[in-house]
Amino acid sequence: MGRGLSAGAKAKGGAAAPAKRYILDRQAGFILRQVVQRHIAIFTKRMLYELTPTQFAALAKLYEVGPCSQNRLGRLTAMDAATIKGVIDRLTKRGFTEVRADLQDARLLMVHLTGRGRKITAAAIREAARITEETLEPLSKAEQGTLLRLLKRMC
Amino acid sequence: MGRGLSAGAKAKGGAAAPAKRYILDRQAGFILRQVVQRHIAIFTKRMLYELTPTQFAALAKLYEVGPCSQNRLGRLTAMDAATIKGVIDRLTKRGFTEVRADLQDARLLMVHLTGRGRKITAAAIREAARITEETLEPLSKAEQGTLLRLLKRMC
DNA sequence: TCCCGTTTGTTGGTATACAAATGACCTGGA
DNA sequence: TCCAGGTCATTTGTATACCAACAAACGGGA
Repeated sequence: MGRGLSAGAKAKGGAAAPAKRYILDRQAGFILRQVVQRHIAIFTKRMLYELTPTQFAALAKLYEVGPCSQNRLGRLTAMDAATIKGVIDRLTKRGFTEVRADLQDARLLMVHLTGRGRKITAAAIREAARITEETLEPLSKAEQGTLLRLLKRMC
Repeated sequence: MGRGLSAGAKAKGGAAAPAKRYILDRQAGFILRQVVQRHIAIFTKRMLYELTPTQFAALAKLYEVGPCSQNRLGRLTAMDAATIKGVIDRLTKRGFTEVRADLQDARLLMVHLTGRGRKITAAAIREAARITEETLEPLSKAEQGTLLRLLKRMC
């Protein structure tokens, strides 16, 4: 049994379905995963205050929309309830966010930026813009536009 | 303090740098993360044998290149040593892979597909091709080509 | 032959990610 | 008013992902 014998290898019959060879490195999902890995590596290397991409997303969105319930913030940043909870717990422990109960709806946990949180987020956003640039650097400006437009349609 | 006051909001001074507003939902990294999320959701829903994307990547690559040391397999599938170890441990526990020592080099842990592993991988690969299709479905064939070409350059 | 830098695999720790189960709470309709 | 269905937050469990530290083994050069 030949090692690495893959689909389409036995061409003896001739009449059977050709069954194109499956090459992992050409699959959209696999390539996407690697592009994200590279982006995260760039992000981790350059971002201030040791913020992770998800932590930064939560801060940036809070900065953008103001105080917000924890679950809603999760929806706005594409994290499920369990994930956003961990993120906010860590940000709160570091003093960047604060949580308090909502008076109208006792279910809600409202998340706020602290003064320090607002300040570091403003700086982080400036750095994030440069990180986006470095991520897209291999492409021309026109290609960057094309890529973002196509990706947007795949969300 | 106005909630959600973001960069560029205070236009009173007039002379200061305009500082374009940072919108999370337009950032490459954030969009990429969501596209990957959608792909993984499609993958999880459709893939056979409850294989995760990473488990499938390891199997498909083994199928493609034949027996392989654990670390090298990790490199071929874009996982670091710690990650690939966990993946192979789980695949071995399920009887899809087998590991054995290399006689020439005592450091190497050679990973093999089992007979059952080879069989289920062949089926999984057929499904994976359809999963790639569904992932790219929002785009035309030409756009799919463009997207993959641009992404490839960003790895 | 011995030593030193490298590679390989393992472990521990932290941080996403998501499914599923749970309890508290809200709201619309009978 | 009361209740059924929904939302919100939490917890548990599993699976990536990566860093740092480590021991064993390899290989080339002194």
